[in-house]
Amino acid sequence: MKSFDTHTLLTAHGLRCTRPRVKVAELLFADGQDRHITAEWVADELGKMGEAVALATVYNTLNSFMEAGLLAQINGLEAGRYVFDTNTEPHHHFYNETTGCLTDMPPSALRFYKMPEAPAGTEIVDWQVVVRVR
Amino acid sequence: MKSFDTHTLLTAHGLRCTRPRVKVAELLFADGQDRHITAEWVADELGKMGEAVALATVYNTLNSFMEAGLLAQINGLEAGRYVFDTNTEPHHHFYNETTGCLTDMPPSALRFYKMPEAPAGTEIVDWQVVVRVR
DNA sequence: TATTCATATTAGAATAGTTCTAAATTGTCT
DNA sequence: AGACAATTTAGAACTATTCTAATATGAATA
Repeated sequence: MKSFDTHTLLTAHGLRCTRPRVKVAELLFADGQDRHITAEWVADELGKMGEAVALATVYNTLNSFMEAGLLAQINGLEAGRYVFDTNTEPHHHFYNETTGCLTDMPPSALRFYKMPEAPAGTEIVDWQVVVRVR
Repeated sequence: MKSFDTHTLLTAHGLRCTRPRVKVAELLFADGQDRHITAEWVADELGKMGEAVALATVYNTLNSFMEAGLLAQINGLEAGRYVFDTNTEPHHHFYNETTGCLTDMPPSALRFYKMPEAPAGTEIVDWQVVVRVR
């Protein structure tokens, strides 16, 4: 039944069910846990599982998932790295510069007194806080 | 007198006064204006001024300036790009994803109700908000 | 079920921004 | 001026990501 669930998840988000997408979706969403992931990690995991998918395809897949709203991108880490979050609810992170470890911030840790207003002619598409610790 | 000012600025921050550093400091700090800059932009400007400095040196210089506290790094933009800010006071930015334009957020635009607390064993070294607009 | 065709996959090349290397140069301290 | 550590430099190397273009594959249709 697992593959059925993945199938409906993908089609419900307007994504064709290809083998790579199904495998990536199973890896990321099957257990319902929140994850911070990179393309490299996904490719490695699938490789270990004997379900190798080309790295370029993993990138395509993660970008498709993001556009479809299945993943969120985490900005503000090291330049040159894309990290995705399976938790697409707005929330914030601590980033340990020494260990590279990324953890969710408890929702209560940060609350805004006043929301920022976008400059004229633009609208806010995303914002998130990365608090860098050491 | 300008070069004297730059000289004292550099030495006051523990930096040896080399030609590249003096030129970069003049470009960035002479007029007291706030700037968002990249290594490429600095190298181009110096080139136009007939004071060419190797790109690798510009990177070295900007990183030295940052460690010395003369510049701040802006995180949270496109992965793969380092942007520095001559305004080292804590403040936040709007980032226009379409135009690439980066603007300071008026201080009043965003206020925190509660500051986040670092995870045990770590201390906060930096945090900033990048609000992405379109 | 066979056909069709837009969409997706893939390997490998290309790209972009940044850092590294190692040799030559240059500040600064005596 | 002499000495030496720090800095500069050109170009190579590196890394993460995207592109290319040929091949394969879902899924809609007949």
